[in-house]
Amino acid sequence: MTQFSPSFSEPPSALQPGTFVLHATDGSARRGSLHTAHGIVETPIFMPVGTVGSVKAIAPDDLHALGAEIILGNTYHLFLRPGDALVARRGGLHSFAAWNKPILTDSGGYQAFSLSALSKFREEGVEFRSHLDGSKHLFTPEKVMEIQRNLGSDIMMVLDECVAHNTPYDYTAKSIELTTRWALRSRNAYPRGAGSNLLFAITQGGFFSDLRTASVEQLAAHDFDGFAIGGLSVGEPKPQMYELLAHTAPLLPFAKPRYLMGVGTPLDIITGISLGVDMFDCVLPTRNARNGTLYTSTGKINIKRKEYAEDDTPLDANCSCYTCQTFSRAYLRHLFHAKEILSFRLNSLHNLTYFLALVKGARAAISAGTFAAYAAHIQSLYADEMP
RNA sequence: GGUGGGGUUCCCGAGUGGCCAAAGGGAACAGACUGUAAAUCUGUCGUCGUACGACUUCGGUGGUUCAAAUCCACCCCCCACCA
Repeated sequence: MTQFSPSFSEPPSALQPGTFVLHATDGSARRGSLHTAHGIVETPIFMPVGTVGSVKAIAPDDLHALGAEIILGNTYHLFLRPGDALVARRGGLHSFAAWNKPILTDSGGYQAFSLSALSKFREEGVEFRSHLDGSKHLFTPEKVMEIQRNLGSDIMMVLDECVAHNTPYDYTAKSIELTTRWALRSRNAYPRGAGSNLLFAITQGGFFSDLRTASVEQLAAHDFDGFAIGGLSVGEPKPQMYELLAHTAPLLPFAKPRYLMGVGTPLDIITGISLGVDMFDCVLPTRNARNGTLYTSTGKINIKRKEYAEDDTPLDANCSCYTCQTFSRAYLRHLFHAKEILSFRLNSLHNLTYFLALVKGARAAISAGTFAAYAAHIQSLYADEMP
């Protein structure tokens, strides 16, 4: 563990938005604080995903109770419905959604990828058809900055091109150049000092380590508030993902927050933290909650299973969430099978609690210099997922 | 008592001579899910076998036929309407 000087590690309660304070390191793992206009994000952090301005099945009071520090919103989805201008007229997404803590907005680059049948990349931007009504739209890097500012995002992401895992070298090589040009256009459209919103660049490079390096080198030279690793966990084998992550994470600027986009499982998050990643987001805890997969201190379980039909024990005896403090596995299984809405809420509440406790534990371990032991423990719970 | 309709694999329900172990849906059982087009999707779902396959099944019994869930006879049960 490396302890930084007190004057550096104990800042005043509110520093300039964008300030990232590193408190400690333990191996490559880092313990930090990212200052934003809506509060401080303690890292490493997991960010629940609230694509359309809502963390599915979970209200802000629950999020506060869970200890969520920052959530995601999505540019593409909120632009199409209800529209960023409408949100702006309501004072921005914080006011509209009654969430007063930080919000990170994704740029829509991922939607262009996942809805690729409806989208087309060109130099100017990405043209796509709405999945809602088929209407045609053009997202330029500049347009995406404008939308995110209208939303009042604390952390804006640049528009990027995310490539699929089987994308050939030549295409990927051209793609990172485009992503870099777009990132610089984004920075130009929103120069530092123009507002309190932070701006993160997204590194790409597909599944070629030299292109990953090149992408980082192209972007790291520029003035962004943080750097993300994009385009991982898009269907590639896990060993390949870990290999690229291990290659890329150390290349990112040391003094800036590092964000691994869209990742991941508890094992992925612990692996990312051990490699020096500070921020994570993933739909897994909420989506899996709705589909019956729940994470516990002894591993993950599928609450649908018959073996829980008469199991009167709590979902996780070591969990302090409302769900675990109040209900039995038998009841949770019943709610799932009965397709009760409450099932979504209780399961989501629990899984988010688990993911947030996971990173909270990591923060404490890094500060205490015991991260390796912590990581080993988590890895033992998910040994079957180890590459 | 009369007339008409009907009884299909756990449930609903299609099937009216061979391409039928029998569509489809549900339930059940299992699995997947990674910057959320996900309250979604996939698999299994008569028995035995990994499989090729074998065997048992469509209210009951008997019959016609090379072949019957499907045709015929009788019987049992259900529903509707009329007396």
